[in-house]
Amino acid sequence: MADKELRQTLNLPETEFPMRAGLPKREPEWVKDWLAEDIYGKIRAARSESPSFILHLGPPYANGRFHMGHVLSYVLKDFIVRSKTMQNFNAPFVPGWDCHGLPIEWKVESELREKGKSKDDLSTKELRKLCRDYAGKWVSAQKEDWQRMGCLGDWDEPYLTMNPKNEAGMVRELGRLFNRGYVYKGVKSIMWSTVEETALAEAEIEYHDKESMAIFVAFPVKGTDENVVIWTTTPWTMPANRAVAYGEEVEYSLVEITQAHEKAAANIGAKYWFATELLESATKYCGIEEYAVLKTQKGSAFEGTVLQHPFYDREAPMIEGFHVTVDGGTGFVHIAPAHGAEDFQIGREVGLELECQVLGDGTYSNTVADLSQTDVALAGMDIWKAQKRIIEEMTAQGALLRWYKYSHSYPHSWRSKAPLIFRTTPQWFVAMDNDKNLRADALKEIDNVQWLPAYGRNRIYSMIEGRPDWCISRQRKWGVPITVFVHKHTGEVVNDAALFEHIAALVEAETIDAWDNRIEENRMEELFPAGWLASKGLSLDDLEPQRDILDVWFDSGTTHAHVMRAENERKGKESRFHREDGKRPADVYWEGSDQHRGWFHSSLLESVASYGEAPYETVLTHGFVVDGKGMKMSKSIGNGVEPEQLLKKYGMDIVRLWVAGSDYTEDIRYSDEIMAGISDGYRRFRNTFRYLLGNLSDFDAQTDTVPYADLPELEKWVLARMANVLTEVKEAYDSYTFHKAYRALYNFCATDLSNIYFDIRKDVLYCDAKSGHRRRSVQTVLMALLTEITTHLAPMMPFTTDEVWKERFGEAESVHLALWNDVNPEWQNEAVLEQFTPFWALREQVNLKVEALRSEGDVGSNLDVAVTLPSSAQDMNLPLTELLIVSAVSFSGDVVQAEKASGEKCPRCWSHHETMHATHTDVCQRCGEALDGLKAQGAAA
RNA sequence: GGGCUCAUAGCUCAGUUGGUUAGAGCACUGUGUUGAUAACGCAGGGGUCGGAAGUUCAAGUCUUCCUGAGCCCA
Repeated sequence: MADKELRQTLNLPETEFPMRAGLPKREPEWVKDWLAEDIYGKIRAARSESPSFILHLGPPYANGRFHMGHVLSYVLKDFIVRSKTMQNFNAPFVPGWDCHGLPIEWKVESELREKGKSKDDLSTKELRKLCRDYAGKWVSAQKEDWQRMGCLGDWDEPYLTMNPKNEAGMVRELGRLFNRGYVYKGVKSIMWSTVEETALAEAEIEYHDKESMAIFVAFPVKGTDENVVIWTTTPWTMPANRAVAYGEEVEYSLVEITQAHEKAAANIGAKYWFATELLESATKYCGIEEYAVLKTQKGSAFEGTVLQHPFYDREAPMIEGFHVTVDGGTGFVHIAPAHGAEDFQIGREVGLELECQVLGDGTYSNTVADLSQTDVALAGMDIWKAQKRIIEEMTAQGALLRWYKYSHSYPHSWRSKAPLIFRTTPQWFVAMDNDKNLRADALKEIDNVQWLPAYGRNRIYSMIEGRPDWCISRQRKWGVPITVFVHKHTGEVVNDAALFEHIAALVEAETIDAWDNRIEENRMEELFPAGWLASKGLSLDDLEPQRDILDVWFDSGTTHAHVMRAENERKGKESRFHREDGKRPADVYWEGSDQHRGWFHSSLLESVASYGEAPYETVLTHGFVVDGKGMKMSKSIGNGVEPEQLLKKYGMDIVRLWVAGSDYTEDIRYSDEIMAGISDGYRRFRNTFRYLLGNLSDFDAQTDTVPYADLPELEKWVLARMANVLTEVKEAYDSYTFHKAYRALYNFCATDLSNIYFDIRKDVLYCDAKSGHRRRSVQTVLMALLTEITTHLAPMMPFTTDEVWKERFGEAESVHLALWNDVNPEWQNEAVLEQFTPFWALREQVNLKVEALRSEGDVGSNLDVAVTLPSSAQDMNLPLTELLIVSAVSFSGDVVQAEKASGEKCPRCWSHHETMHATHTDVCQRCGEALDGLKAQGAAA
């Protein structure tokens, strides 16, 4: 028989499964198919009776397309949802979006400005409509991005913080916090943007270098000829000066000027106080060239000293300042309680005037006095523009010793990039330390939560421990209103649970506009339940509705309370969830480690205040995507990547493998080099699948499966290995260490299968009779491998594994509806693993000998080799000829020897034989039998 | 400036409570095969564990300092 004909008699792999994946093109089609088939809905239906597992999502902000950070975060979440689902948990995933807040309002305003309009031209309702549409547009775009990533989720019923139902949930939570005694109205010096005209959250502040005007100012000491010198970088706060602080332990010196630079403002003979340590630097700045030290004293000696304001006719007491340092300046600190956090704190403690005379737009109010020497009216003037006038006034008054430009790190608005100021304003707060002891309760609750990695516990603990009261109010439009009334005369907050619920119901029906519309349209009485006002003895005219809105961290911090209904909800509690398949606390919250100060933090405070417990049982955190060198990705450096590029270049399954292979507890690196490695890894999996599919093309599991007891040793060995690997993989998934699962599966495919098992079994698969027992045994194992590897890889590689599944089981099937099998106890065979242990050492020695033979040019493949093994090798009781893939094995002596095989090479199976088949004389015995089998089959057909 | 965290072969990762010549896979080099072929087999080279000092009989593994990086805060 000619070689070509012989080749026809082999059982070569047959499959349509392409070697090249073509992921970028095909994945979008598969996404469409999954949506059309409603895979998510089918899973929900199938798991409706299963125990639930809730991963609750922290809502992304509905602005812009997804970036690499989103990809990392949502792929990881999908690993959990899918792996839990395949372990028969009911693990719904409800996508959500954070829709309110400044960034969107700002964007809408700037779009208005481009059209030549102003936000003042619009009613609250109209402005919000634009914001709502804007957010909605990005929700749609991001939903597409999300689906494209192959993530499982309830895309038809996501939660949006701007959904009326969720907005109502926030109002209800606000009501609970009010009624439980956590919320108070106070004043506070807080970071304020004069451009956006709002208080800013911590997260909304960025630090950049700013050039300020630094000044040295002399305050005359009342009743003496001495002066105390302060240094500040905010001349605009001088009109608000109410005191000067000294450091209790700091040593100060009084100096008399004996020589000064000709341009210096200081006069010969003038006397100034400076901190001793800063004497040299401060006098130099002020152009004081020589001086005499008259006396020194400790700061505490200034107690009771009264100073004269440098340009107003009022006094400024000297007080002790805990924050005074001698790092720079003069050692004396100018105190303007309306314009600084420490200033405010000190001012309140000693009873200074706290009133803020700077308006929200950054101009002085009309209560600010004029500058008398230079005759300038500050009222109505922009504070930044006024600085020069104030300096001129102080110069005229002889109080200014020096001014110069000074560059330093200064807070700016993250949106407008405008420099921020401290301003004392009325705000609403959640109290951390009042009689409700929120801080103590929250700290206690932290230890009832599992933090992964463990250091997350300390991280959030120290943040909760050190944070100030939570300022929940914002002076903006796009957000949930603080739906309370303040009594015009008593200043008391007027509300109760019934009133809150009444308003919440209105919001649920009409969105947050329900509040503002009624106020703006003079229908305020509708905000009250019938008879409510009368029952309290109040009239509408007594009440001032609040127009502030809630901090967006309050929105997302309450999602635990209104997104998913607890299945184990205690009776008697009001139903507050818009879904029926959730539970509370959630099993897992999982976001980037920045959320220790963000969402984990606000959710914890809100939940503890409202329900007395944390909203989550486990909090996982992941790192950030950085470049190949570990550096943050940034536009200016140009080291970033866009998800879109990756989808085009590699496809999502490869991006998902990149995530799977990385240890997310640290920052994870992205580079072309890394992706090249991942792509190779993907190909290894793909080829493994292709080999499995190809060699199973003629296998019918129903009829051809061989019982475990009848399998050869090698098959039992592979199954034992797989059982161990699968156990390891399940443990890895359960502990959220996905890269261990990935690695275990990958190494199994690369070493146990590709290097060993597949290589050895090619002979049987190709050359044995098609339905021979040995071949069916191998196929039985291949079938198990295909099933187990595919299902256990499915959470990581949903596209490719489904492609494999459909290739094997038909287009109507989906791996994502499958469950993970329990590890078959029959496969767990330690004895067979032990039986093979000595074989691996032997194999290595044989390979070395064969390799030496090969390098001499005598042989090519192992089948050209015959080996002599130590006699002891017989004890293994294994079919060594096939396991070593050689033509012959003999036993003698105690070392391994290899030589070119003698006998005739069978042209069908390429192994060498001394005797050939009796009738098919050109081929070996085994191949001849296979040919007979084919002939018989042909005759039967 | 402060808090938390990280730093092992070119890459991604392992390295229990400190204890023999620091591991894996990939990549690389050589080579074989051409019946998994833009695939597969075999063999080989390559780290002294970011740097320095210290504790110890012994340190990648403990301490301190330094350098670099990330997150958060000021």
